[in-house]
Amino acid sequence: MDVRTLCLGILSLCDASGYEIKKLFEDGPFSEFLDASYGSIYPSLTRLTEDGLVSFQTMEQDGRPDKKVYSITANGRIAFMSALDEDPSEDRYRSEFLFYLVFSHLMSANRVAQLIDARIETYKNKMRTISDMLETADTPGARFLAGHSKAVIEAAIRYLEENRHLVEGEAMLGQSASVGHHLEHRQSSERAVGRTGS
Amino acid sequence: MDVRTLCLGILSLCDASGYEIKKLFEDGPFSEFLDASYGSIYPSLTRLTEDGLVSFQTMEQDGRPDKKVYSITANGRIAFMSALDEDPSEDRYRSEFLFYLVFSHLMSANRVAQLIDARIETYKNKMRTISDMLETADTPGARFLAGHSKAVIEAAIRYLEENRHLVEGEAMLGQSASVGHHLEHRQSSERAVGRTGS
DNA sequence: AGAAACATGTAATCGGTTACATGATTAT
DNA sequence: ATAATCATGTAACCGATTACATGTTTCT
Repeated sequence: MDVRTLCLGILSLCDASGYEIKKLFEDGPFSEFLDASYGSIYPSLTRLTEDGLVSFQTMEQDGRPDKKVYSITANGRIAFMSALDEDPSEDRYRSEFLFYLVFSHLMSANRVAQLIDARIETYKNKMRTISDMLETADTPGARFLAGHSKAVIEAAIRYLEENRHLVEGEAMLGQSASVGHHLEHRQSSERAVGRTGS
Repeated sequence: MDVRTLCLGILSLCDASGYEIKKLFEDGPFSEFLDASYGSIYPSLTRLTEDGLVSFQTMEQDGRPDKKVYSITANGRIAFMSALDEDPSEDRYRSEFLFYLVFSHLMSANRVAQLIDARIETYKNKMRTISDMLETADTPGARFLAGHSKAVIEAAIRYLEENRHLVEGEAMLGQSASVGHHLEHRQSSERAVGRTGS
C-alpha cells in the first residue's frame, strides 16, 4: 500500500493539509505503524487531485503560510474502499536494536546496558503518548489501536527488564553455534576448490 | 544499517553462502526483525569481497550448483565492530493490518473478523517456529531474542482475542473524530480562498 | 508431471528519503 | 539570538525489490 492510499485513508476520516498528514504519521495515532516523509506526501496529494480522488481549498492564514486543505471526493471514497478489499500486506518490522543484541558478545556489558536503558526509556515515552491517546480516543477503532500498542509495548518492557541479564554478562567471545546449526552443511559431498578475496 | 553490514554481522557468526544468508533472513533467527532479498545480498557480498572484508571458497557439490561459502576476514571483524559502536537506528514497524483496523467502520463485521482470524493464525504459526528456536537456542543471545519475540507475540494474540469485539461491531458509518482532534484547526484566522480539483 | 529447493547473478524499475529552496512567526 | 513550528514543493539520489536468465535434483 503506497503513500497515496495512506493519504486517501486519512482524508476519509477528516480534511487535512499535507503538513497535517505528516504530523499524523509522526506523532498522531498512526505513528506506531506507519511513516511517510513530505517528499512522498506532497506528490501523492498532487496525484490524487489529478485523479479526482481528492480536492483542496486554499486557506489564507494570518502570520502563517497559506495552507491547502484537502478533502476526499466521492470517487476517492470508492477507491479507498476498493483498496480495503485487497488483503493487507504482511507487517514489516525492522529492528537494528535486536540485531545488535545478537552480537552482545562483541560489546562490553556497559554498552549493552546502555543500549537497553535507552530502549526502555524510549518505550516509556511512547507509553505516555499512548496513555494520552487512550484517554482522548473517542471511537472504538482508536481505542483498539492505542490499546494494542500499549499491550505490545508493555510486554516488551517487561521482557527487557526481566531478561536483560541474559545479554549483559561480560563479553564471552567465540562463535555462536545457534546460527550455525540453521545451516546444515552437507560435509559429505562438498569440496573446496578455490579461495579468493582474503 | 545496510544489507552489507547485515551480511558482515552474520558472517561474523558463521560462514555462509548468499543463499544461506537469505534463508537466515527468511526462516532463521533473524526473520522476525530483518529482511533482504537476493538482489541486495549478492551484490553486497561482491562489494564486501572487493573491500577485503570477506573472502570466499567455491564449493563443488554433487547434484547441486556450486556454492560460494563466504568467511569474514580480520578487517571484516574490525569493520563490523566499528559499526556496532554507532547507535542503532530506530525500529521501523509498518503494519497495513493495523491501518486497516482504523477503518473497521468501512468494512463488514465479517471482513474484520476474517482479517483478525488470519492475523491470529499467522501469529500462532510464528509461535511454533519460535518455540523450536527456544529449544535449540544454545547461546544467551539466541534465547534472549527468541524469548523477546515470544513475549511480544503472545501479548498481541491475547490482546486481539480479548478486544476484537471493539472493532467487530457492524459498520457504523460516520467520521472518526479521534483523528480530527489531533488537528486543531484555528478557525479564527482561516479563510478559504478557492477550491480546486473536485 | 509439476512444484519446490538449491544456487548465483544482472538489469530495469520504482518508491521513497534526503537535501535543497523559501520565509514568517513564536517560543526559549 | 537561536531553535522550533508552520507550510509547500522539487530534484537528486539511492537502496532495494522484481523480474529475468539458467539448470539440476528431489519431493509430491
